[in-house]
Amino acid sequence: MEPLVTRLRNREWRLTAQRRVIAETLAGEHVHLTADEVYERSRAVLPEVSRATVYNTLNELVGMGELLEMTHTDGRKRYDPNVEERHHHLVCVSCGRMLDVRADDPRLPEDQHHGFELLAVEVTFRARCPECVPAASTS
Amino acid sequence: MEPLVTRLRNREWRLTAQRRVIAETLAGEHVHLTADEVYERSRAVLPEVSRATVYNTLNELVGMGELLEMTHTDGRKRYDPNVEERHHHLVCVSCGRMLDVRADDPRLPEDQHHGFELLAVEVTFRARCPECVPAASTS
DNA sequence: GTCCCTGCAAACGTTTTGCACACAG
DNA sequence: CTGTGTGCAAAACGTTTGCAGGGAC
Repeated sequence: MEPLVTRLRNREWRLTAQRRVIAETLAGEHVHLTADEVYERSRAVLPEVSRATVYNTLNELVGMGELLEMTHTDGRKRYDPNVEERHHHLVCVSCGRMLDVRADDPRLPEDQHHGFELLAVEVTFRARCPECVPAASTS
Repeated sequence: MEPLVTRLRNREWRLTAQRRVIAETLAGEHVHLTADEVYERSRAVLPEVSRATVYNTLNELVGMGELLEMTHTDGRKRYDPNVEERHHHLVCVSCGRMLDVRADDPRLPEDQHHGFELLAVEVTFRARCPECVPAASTS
């Protein structure tokens, strides 16, 4: 697949310095960044980037399908370039600890597609971590 | 399984009128309520319930594993009693439209459990809905 | 030159918190 | 009676928006 920046240019996307920096931040090897982390990293490269632009750009990229928005248990949105190796999540419902895990992607049966064009699948396993299990033994 | 209120009493949970109403609201047949919806419904039954208490109670129930917190794409948290029929979600990355779908749950391989006690699995299929597909044909 | 993107700061909606009072145990 | 849960209102948090100026095409 072509690099992200190239794909964006081909979509007739106005390529500004800020947008390029944001896109390049996401194209890195990071796994799932919050909007604010993207903001900090982008600003480290190009100081004249505003928080608003980061949010706007992230939303556009998600709408284009070039980026996955994965809203995690912790309430804040996290973003993931959709080209990376797939991974899923295991989170403790009690303390919020989160681990990356590997598991097979579930398949969506053909009769459940509803005409949608599938892009990706996100899986979150809810669980109680070893430290939190003892506390729950009141049954 | 015993009713939710009974399970809570057995956990030495201080059972107040407000908490009972909140728990009963959730025990209903609803699928995924926001905190505010829980607040409205609880207040319809017992007017002297405050928003803060709803939030506190929901957080406690999630920590206990009696309730699943599922943060959807729309940013706000939604809550789901973990006893209901499982269903998954199909979300349009462009317009946010969300449908419930049925699909097999993915299995988490034994060597990926990390000592966690599994409670549930949440699956979100990211896609582009029929109305949003045409707009994206700029490649 | 035009239109879209940008930065700033203020607005927004949701969730959390501090405090004094009230009630379950 | 004691300790914990409650209501209220204000704060915190992440995100969005309105507006005037600036830069990509």
